[in-house]
Amino acid sequence: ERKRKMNRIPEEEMKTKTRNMSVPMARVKKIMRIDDDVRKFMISSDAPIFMAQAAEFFIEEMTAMGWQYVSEARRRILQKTDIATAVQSNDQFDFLIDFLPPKNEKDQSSTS
Amino acid sequence: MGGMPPRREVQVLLDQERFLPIANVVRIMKTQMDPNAKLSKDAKECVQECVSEFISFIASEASDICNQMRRKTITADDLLTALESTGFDNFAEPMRIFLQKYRQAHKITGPIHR
Amino acid sequence: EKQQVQPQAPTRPPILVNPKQYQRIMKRREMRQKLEAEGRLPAERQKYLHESRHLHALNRKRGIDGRFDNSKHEIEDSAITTTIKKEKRARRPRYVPQ
DNA sequence: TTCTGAGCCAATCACCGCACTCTCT
DNA sequence: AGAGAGTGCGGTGATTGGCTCAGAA
Repeated sequence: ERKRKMNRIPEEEMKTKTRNMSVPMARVKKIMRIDDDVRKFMISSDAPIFMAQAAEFFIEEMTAMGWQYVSEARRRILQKTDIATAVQSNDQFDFLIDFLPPKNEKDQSSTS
Repeated sequence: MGGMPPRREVQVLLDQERFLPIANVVRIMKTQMDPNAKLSKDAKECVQECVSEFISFIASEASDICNQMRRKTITADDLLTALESTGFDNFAEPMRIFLQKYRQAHKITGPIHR
Repeated sequence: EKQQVQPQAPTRPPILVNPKQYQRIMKRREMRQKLEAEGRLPAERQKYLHESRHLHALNRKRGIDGRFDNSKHEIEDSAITTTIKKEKRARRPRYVPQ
């Protein structure tokens, strides 16, 4: 799905991708450099472009997953709880564990 | 008068340094929603914070990869590898295509100014 | 298979996370704690980002409905004209659910 | 039903992209 | 040589709040 979306991008548009990015690369690079481990390295010029695109996908993914709960409940407003539910439903988002309220849905079964 | 003004708290990170612009985040979010639907402030800010952590998370992983390879510069390939090794396999595939197209467009022809 | 992560609040039980992310999660946590110790992480969000833009918003001309004004600039005429303008702007038809 | 809180508008100015120099390998 | 950090200069879109009613509760 996303793969198709990428293949549709014409080459002409790719040359000007830098200015057409939906999130500013300069900001992406700044955020990367907050981490001291990252700051120890140089950052190649294609890294911010890559990261900006990945961040856009990430936002799309989170939102789309959250939206399904809004849709199911026939609500009109996407809320933080919908994002939190989406995050809990997919272990790709486990790294956000400290950024969302522990959504207490029923019981958390524990297995070792 | 004396000494230098005792260091201001100019060292604390401002929101505009650690987050992407909220308007950009919202614009992307709305592409995945019904056009007439609304977005709570909480949800906007939550996603804004999460995407910043995503960037730091992947970049941190990439820096480790780079360190192991004894290289000094974090490249897009390192970020791609970082995506794969942290379980974002579904991102990795389209991002590889993106990278390939980007590089090809920049190699074959010179800069196209406007 | 899944790795146990101690939550930041020590009173909650451990959480099982994606093992591919476990090490990175812990390292990022360490990084953030370091930033916090240096006092570089703000506790709360700012009310607004820039003072100048805040003031600009407050000083801008607004319609009766609170929106930023749509009309072109109006001359400050004290003698002849009372405020003829500033009528309630026609609202765009809102989405009406079924 | 009650009443919180999100969309709506567009002018300023902080910041983004780009060109350039300098350093390093 | 080539590749990235640092700097400065335009050009520009993100930032921004009061009022109203959509819609969460």
